[in-house]
Amino acid sequence: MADLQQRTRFEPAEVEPRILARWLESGFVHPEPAGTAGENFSIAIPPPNVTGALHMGHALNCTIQDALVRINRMRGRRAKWILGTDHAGIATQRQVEKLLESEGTSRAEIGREQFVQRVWEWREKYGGQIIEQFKRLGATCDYEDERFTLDAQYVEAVLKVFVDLYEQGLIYRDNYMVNWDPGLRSAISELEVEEREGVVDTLYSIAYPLASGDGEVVVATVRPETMLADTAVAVHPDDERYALLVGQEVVLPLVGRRLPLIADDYVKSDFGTGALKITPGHDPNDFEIGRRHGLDEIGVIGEDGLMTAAAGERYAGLTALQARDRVVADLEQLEAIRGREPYVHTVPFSQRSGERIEPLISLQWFMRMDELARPAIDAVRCGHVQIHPDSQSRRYIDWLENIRPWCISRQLWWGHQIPVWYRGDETYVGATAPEGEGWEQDPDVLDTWFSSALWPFATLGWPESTRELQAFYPTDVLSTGRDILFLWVARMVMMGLRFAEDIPFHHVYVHSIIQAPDGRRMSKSLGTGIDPLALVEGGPRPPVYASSSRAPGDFPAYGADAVRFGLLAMSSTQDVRFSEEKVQQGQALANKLYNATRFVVLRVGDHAAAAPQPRTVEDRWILSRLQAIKGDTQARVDGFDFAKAALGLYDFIYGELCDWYLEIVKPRLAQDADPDDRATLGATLLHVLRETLATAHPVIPFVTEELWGLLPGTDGQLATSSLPAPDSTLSDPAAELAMGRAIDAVRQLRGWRDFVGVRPGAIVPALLQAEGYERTADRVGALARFAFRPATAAGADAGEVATIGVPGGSVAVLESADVDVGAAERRLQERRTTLRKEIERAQKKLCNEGFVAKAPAAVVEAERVKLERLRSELEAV
RNA sequence: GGGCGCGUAGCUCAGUGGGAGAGCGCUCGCUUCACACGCGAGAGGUCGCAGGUUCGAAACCCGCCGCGCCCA
Repeated sequence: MADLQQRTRFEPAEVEPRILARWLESGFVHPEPAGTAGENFSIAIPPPNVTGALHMGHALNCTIQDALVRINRMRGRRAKWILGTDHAGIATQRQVEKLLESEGTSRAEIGREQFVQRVWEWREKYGGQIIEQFKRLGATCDYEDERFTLDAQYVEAVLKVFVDLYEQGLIYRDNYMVNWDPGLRSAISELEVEEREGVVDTLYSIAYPLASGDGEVVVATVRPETMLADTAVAVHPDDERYALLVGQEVVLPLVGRRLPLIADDYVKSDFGTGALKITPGHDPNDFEIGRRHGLDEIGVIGEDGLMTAAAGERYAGLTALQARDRVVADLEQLEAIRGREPYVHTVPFSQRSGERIEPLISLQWFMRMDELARPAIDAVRCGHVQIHPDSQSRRYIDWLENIRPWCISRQLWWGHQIPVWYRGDETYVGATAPEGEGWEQDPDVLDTWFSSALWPFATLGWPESTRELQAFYPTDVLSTGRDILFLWVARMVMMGLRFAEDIPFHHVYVHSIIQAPDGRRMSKSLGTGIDPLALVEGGPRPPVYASSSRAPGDFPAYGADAVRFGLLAMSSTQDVRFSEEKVQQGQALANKLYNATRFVVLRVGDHAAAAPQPRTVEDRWILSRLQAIKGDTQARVDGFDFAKAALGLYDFIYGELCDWYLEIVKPRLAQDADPDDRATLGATLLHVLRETLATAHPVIPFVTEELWGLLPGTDGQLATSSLPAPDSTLSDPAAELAMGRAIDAVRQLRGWRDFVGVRPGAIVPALLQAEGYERTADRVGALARFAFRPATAAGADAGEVATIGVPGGSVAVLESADVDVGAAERRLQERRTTLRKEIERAQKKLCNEGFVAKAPAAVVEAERVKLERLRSELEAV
């Protein structure tokens, strides 16, 4: 932006890459590990999947974290934004499997060692592009110190935690019900399970004869094939229909096994016949019931999705679906089917493979969580870890109070292989392989969340006692979406307390989820997602983002500042819909700031030094308002109220600074104006602008950095400059009062002009007959284009053609060619009507005994003052 | 089934006891010498519905309707 004179628009596409390069070159993103975590500021980024591409959630979270990091860096704290990526077991493995498929080979064919090698190669080539995208948003992560959850040092931390927890008895191997993904042939975590609503199945009613031969019990199921694994029938303990039967046995058709009839609260009496077949081997709820009642757990569906030998010769080897058909047919033969009806319900599917989850029991590694959960609950209860908004604390605590063992093994090849070796009946657990021949390592890897749980301290070098750990742990803030509060945040608290001997962060900020304009989630497959960089640099606008004013097509290149501003302005404590208008507002703000700076720089000249040197009421006013916006913005960012921070800056810059202050002082900058005043005004303008840029920097870093460089007398980068604190000696309530009144008066006068149809350029002669304008009358006149004549004793009233009410009195309009007297009269009538109505209202209120007696005195007094004001205005007009 | 949240201007959202707000959109006016990504002025709302508490409710309480999310 060399030619300030000519360029009237801020051009982010030209400016932002240049500024970014300068930031990265200067190296401030990497703080030296010195001092204590209490003095320093740190945030650990939620590590994006190494396969990841930037989505709106990343962009929002990036902006939030960057605003926090920047504001604290400007406070002079060593600010470290811990950066890295997650190896993301399943997602990454799938990517490479797909690649192999396209090459006509497969994971099984090339073998484990080769495969893992290929994943590393893939990661080298494609991994971490998301980090480049973070840069484009202006995120000042510590790019010089990037971590990966499979770095050697990180692996060491993971293995140590596993071994320690094993030795402490918290990690164990057990047969347990897992979410089995038949497509991946692995257990998957709850996070990767998607509940699909509206799945239509057939609900079969099947008769199980009583062993006594005396009747039957009818049960309902959508999965008849699982009956082969039934080990009980359950009813509700209060269900009178079955009260006498509990304790008896039924005979399982096709199999002949005798099943006890048990009573359990879980059963809903009003569903079907009130009797529930219990299949502990293939249903999570039945599994729980089974464990409560000590039932056998039979598995008839194998990990390959085929029926096992336990299903019996007739069914073994069939797929579950084939088995279902055969079971139904066989039951029909027995005349055991009592009914079938369509049944709509919710069914778990794997997000990864898209296949229906097959709940089954398998031998897995588990982690006992109750002992770890207790201190993590206390940390939040006592406020050591504060969750914002606070409503999320309860979700966190509820979840931890009802926590279950965590299945930490995954049947994958990409990840931290479980550090357990087997030889015959022997088991060895240790960070390195045992001595001796014939040991074989457990083939499974750990759930990705196991390693993520160590993120805030493993990235800083734990288990070594490093300088980094000293300087940056615990971190200050963790910012994340609600969806991983349990899967990640809670686990980090547990692991941090257990292993790093302190909470991992003081504050957790749970940010909004940004939805598509139609309220659906943003998703590639739905066509509702947008690439944040398409907003920054221009790119496709999907159809759902079109509106009456916006055709589908391409987004203009709004720039990173606009996107950051827009995202923060949109954000809230709840989910919000994406609004392009807010991004546009950010763009407008950047442009406004640019032009305001241009104006000041071109008028003030290079020699001026920035300093607050107020001479007039408007100078005192803007300095006073500046103190307010500095304080408000800092408090809002610190309080995680990012929307108010962003919009507050907009209001100050657009409204108070540009619309009012710059407009008012324009005449004082004219060529023929008083040079002394010009000089002090220049100093004040520069001061206000500098502090405004610094205050806005954490939200819109690029434009503020660029403009900082254009201001005379600045040296160094804004990003590493100090944040200006509010100066109470510059707060001036009297100036705010006077200017507030003046602004209201200008609005009244402009509204009147418009209504009466005064020619836009015309200067209206008038008398200002109002109090409180001693210091502002000429400003009001200039902005509203009124020429206030001194009130002469005689002859003045003669020419009065209209009266306009303003705070503190009125303006008497004198006769002139530009004023349509008839319109003015209509305007006056309108105003009188409004005033009478309002007076009536106020009177009524004050006559209300209840109000006068019970409302706070200040409120009553305010009402009286208001009534007085209205009356005097009515009198004046 | 349990829990949490939401319903305010055409759209996206602020406002959480004392005269309904912002941005965008819309209408009218303005080549006002920083900015037409601009300036100025307007129109537009029975604050989901029905009760209650209160001198006073968009806000607090109860119920209903609609929408969303989480857990089961």
